[in-house]
Amino acid sequence: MTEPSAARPRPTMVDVARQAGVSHQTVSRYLRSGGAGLKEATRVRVQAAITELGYRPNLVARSMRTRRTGRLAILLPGVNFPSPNRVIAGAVESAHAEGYVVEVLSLEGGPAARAERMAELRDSGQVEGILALAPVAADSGSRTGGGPAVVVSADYDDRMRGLGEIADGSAVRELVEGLAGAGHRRFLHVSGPREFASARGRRRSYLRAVEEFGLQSHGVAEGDWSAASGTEAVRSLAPDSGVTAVVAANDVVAAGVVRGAAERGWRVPADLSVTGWDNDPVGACMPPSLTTVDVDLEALGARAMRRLVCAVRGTAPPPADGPFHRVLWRESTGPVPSRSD
Amino acid sequence: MTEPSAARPRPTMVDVARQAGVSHQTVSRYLRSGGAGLKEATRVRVQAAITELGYRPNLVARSMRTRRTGRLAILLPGVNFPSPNRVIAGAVESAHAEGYVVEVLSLEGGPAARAERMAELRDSGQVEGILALAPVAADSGSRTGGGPAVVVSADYDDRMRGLGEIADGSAVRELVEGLAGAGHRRFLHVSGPREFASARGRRRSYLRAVEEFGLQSHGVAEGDWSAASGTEAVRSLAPDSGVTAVVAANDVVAAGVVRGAAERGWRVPADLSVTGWDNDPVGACMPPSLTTVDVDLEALGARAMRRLVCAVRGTAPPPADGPFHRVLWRESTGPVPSRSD
DNA sequence: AACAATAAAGTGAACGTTCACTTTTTCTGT
DNA sequence: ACAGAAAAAGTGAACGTTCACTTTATTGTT
Repeated sequence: MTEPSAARPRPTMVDVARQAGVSHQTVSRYLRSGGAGLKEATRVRVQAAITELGYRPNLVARSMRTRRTGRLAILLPGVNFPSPNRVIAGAVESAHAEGYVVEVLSLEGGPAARAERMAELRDSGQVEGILALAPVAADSGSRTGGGPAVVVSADYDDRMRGLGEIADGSAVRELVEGLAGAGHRRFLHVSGPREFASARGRRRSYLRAVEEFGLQSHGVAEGDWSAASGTEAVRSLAPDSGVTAVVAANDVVAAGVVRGAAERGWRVPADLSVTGWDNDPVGACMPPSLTTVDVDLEALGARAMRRLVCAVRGTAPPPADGPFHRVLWRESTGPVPSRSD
Repeated sequence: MTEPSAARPRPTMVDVARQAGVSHQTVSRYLRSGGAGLKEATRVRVQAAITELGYRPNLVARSMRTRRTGRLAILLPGVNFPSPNRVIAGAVESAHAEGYVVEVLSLEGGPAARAERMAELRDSGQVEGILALAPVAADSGSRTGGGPAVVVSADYDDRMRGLGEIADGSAVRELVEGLAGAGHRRFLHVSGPREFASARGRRRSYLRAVEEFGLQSHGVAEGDWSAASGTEAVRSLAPDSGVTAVVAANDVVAAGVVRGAAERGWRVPADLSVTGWDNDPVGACMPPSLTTVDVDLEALGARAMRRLVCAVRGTAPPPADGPFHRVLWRESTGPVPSRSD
């Protein structure tokens, strides 16, 4: 028991050493290797002194000396963009599993400002690696001259590297193929905002698939990830458009499409097939349950983080894995309606 | 232009000082105050040296000396619990607005292990404040002897302090009141898992409201946040139960309830009214759109973080604000069906 | 029992910054 | 032109750890 003095400064390694009757370096050794190479008696004395004083090492001082912080950073775009929470969750968990702590920060301002902020972080000595989920011009793909490693994996940037899979829209091809197999010939795509690479990826895959399978596209309705944009797209469909299948940018938009169809008296899927994206839990059981694409965003984030950890440690990058996309056929899609008009 | 030597060490303040022909302290002053109190000529020389050498301060060394890191931590429960992403997003944004960087880490293991980990973090000197979204026994509510400030705000712990609002279920009372006003007399609640304080809060509010308004509860069906649990609750309802309104723990469960009702040939809301929680975007436009409670989780997170920042700075805590809950009446609720049985 | 070999512990410096002082320079008023 | 004050810049130590060496204690061998 030590007296609880008002603002007693935290004990340092030297205090512990004095208490234990050893040198500070012995304490350091004890902390570092857990007592290997120390005589049993010494080990006990040091441990006793540590518990007695309630000592805990100052990690900032350690970092200063070792230049290792055990800390990685995730760079996010500014507040205007919705953060890919599930990706972050997967990345954070993966980093923890490797013994790293993760720091989350967002990059505000224009390209120049963000580049500057990134450089500051990089040279601050505070992090060993950076996972950029925001678009930054990483002058150096991985590590440059001993600085921290950087892995860029922006969702909505054209210059994607590393983890473009977040924006991979190739599963749309599978959706279109399946619908074509069910007899559909004329399609509509309700897209997401152009500034999102994921939205662009899905749009591109849609257009390619339509062409590849020799189908017709009634066009692409510009959406904004909202249900309203899906509803509006159906509302503005000409009665004789001939569209029997709608590929929506995500489940929310798809739900809007279903609502728009109901407004016009079209049944889903009897009159119109609708697909979404994201495997939203509500979409999974609403009437009709939405055909969708399940994306394992946590796995994507975890893999990006594993890559970063490998880059930091200088080991070989992990082997490619996946796939992370899975098409789930449900009630909102069905065979093409028999021609009645 | 300096020659790009292979692994040239990062320049330090002393290097800059030498280059500018001043003392290191002058450089420090320049960096700290932006040049106030320096002669114009000196300022220019220092700035020139900095850009010439590409110098950037080592923040770890600075932290070591100043004991300030500009860094706050958010403590999350382990991977088994879904992270309250929106709360984190709000908290992170709020911290950034105050000039802090946020570090996210999860607390694994049993109570003892997490308490230990928390103590380590607290004494590591790496953070100035800790926002605990995981249950930890914070021996000291705020700051103790100059250590970092701590704000505990666990969602699923009984010993909630500070930010219990995340688990505030009082809006359920408003739901029940509204349904009672529409003539409903016999209710069912499909709850969330008991280990979540939010689930317990809603259950408690439900039971209280039923009693307060002199209504009948057919009981509480134990759910697990899943749609399946909602569907199952309806399936196992006796034909003569008399239940006309179901208060589900969240929108996913509510969607399951709607599905279960459809299975039994009950229309929503004509035969059964259903309420959810969370204002899920898909639930907002599925047929029928779900009556729900919108919770501004970002605002809750932001407020918790503001409290922490105030505690760190030793200023007065922000005034209470809110409310953060809003009932949204939509298509899934309606008047009680006229007795036909 | 004496010597070498090895294990255990100690010593002082260094990491890059800021703090607390001291010294030098510049300005002001008569 | 000079004393005094104020502004500008400099000096050395300190933050708490680990690194690179050196010294002391312990063990094994013949």
